[in-house]
Amino acid sequence: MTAEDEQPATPAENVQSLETTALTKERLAKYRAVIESGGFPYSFERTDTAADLASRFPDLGPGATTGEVVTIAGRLQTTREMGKLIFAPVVDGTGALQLFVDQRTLGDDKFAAFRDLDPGDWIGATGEVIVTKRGELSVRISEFDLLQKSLRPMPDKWHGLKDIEQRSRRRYLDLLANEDARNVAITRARIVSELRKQFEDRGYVEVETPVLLPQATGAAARPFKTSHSALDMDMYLRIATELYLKRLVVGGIEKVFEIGRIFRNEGIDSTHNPEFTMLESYEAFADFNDIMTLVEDVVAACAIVATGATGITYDGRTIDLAGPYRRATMLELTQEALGSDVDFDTPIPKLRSVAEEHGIEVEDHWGSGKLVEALFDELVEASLWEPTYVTEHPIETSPLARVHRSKPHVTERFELFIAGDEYANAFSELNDPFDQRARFESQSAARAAGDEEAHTIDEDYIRALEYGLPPTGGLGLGVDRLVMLLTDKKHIREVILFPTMRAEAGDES
RNA sequence: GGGUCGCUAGCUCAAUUUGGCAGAGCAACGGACUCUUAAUCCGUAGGUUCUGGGUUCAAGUCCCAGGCGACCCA
Repeated sequence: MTAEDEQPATPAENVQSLETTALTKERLAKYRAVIESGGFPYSFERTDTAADLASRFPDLGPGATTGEVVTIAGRLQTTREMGKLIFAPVVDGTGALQLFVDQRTLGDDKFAAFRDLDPGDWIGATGEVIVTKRGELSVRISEFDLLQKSLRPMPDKWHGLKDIEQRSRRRYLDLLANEDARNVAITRARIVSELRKQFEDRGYVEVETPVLLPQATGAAARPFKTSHSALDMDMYLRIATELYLKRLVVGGIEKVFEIGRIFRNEGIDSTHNPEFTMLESYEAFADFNDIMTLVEDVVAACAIVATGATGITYDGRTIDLAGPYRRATMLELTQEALGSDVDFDTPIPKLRSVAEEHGIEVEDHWGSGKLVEALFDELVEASLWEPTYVTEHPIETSPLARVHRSKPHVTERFELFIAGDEYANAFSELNDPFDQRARFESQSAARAAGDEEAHTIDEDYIRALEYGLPPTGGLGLGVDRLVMLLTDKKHIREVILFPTMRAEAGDES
């Protein structure tokens, strides 16, 4: 870390607040006593986890003893004291296990020391595996060590931590207090692992393309801008991995994918975080029909990993994620919703007035394709509950997709909608360098006309196409959205461990 | 950007309707209890009611401005 970007250090302030708060003063005193008498251990050897013991001793009756001595470690929860006997649950990474702490076994001094522990302390303990009279698997301890003191009080043991902002800012407390938060984190990991497995099993090669770029290309979005000091140049964080992955197909990696962090400089709401995770894949010799089959298989596999079945519940309603999914063109869905026969040949003034009738704020530079898509967004999108492939997007709004083999105006593209939200976007990739240049140029014109999100021209990408991109089917899949769907979460913040947040008051500068 | 709601003890929340001593549970502290499971029981302590103005004998409560957050809409 260099001097100029050094964060302000405030350890003194922290200690001060611990010293002045009644709830933490005593913990701090106990902490200092340990430091003065030799400090905390650097490591600890346990023989078993909570889950180990639960599976090793599944069927013991009340009052059973085993003669088996084990050592476990974890975070102490709130204890239940019964005079010369204490019941003390300890939580480790696998679950909870009860310590049976009785004065006769532990001895007077150690028993008194145990009573000095606080909820949240990390401890290690050794003793015999027993079952209490009430049938709870426990360890009757003969030794224990304080591994690290917890200086701050734990969240409410029953209500947990509810405030969504605190849960996001202090995710460690959310994870400590709320089992659901842990489950979501674990399920997310399983889903990502399954995605990787699905693509690897199909022969796709996983790669990493640059995050830091001289130019952000491959999607319609405003990028984050930064700068490189040594090169003395502006740089941008990527808004897609698309054009780099297709360069790799040009280079002969016929099946390629990346699960990567994407950055878009836009607002934050229940489905948007400025940094999010997208899976993009490209397969030579495939078209958008092949990708539809791929997506159905992959989504269904993830559903099984996350929930055990392809029939899931989201927001109180059921969804069947087993393929094949319904397919319908953007135009027919829009016509159906409108109850009229507008199409891409409808004169622009007419389309514009239809759009305005539906409350859409039309911009001057919009052509018929953008107008139809805006009507679709407004009238259809939110109503698509069951998985639906919306196909044949207009050329105007799909600058990287190949023109439909048999229809003018539209591309070989689809988006997957589930529960009213978009989950995937895919197309037969545009591989004609001349057409690609023309598309970039019309994007450039839109940008000049005021569309800040229009694509910029990537000259080197066109050069790559000139060397030859085979017919290719490509996919972008929103990983956060998929995790939300499969964990029944309505807010993207619930599935991202550390979502983007405003600097906390008093934390900035 | 607009609208609605919220901000009270470490945590979860009352008290706001109708202005009148700022409360409970958990956590903490002291005590009782050798089979608890949100243990129970007795006792103690804990507050810049988001901030700043205003009205009033009196403001957590009413008014104005601001901050932060949640939800809905654009």
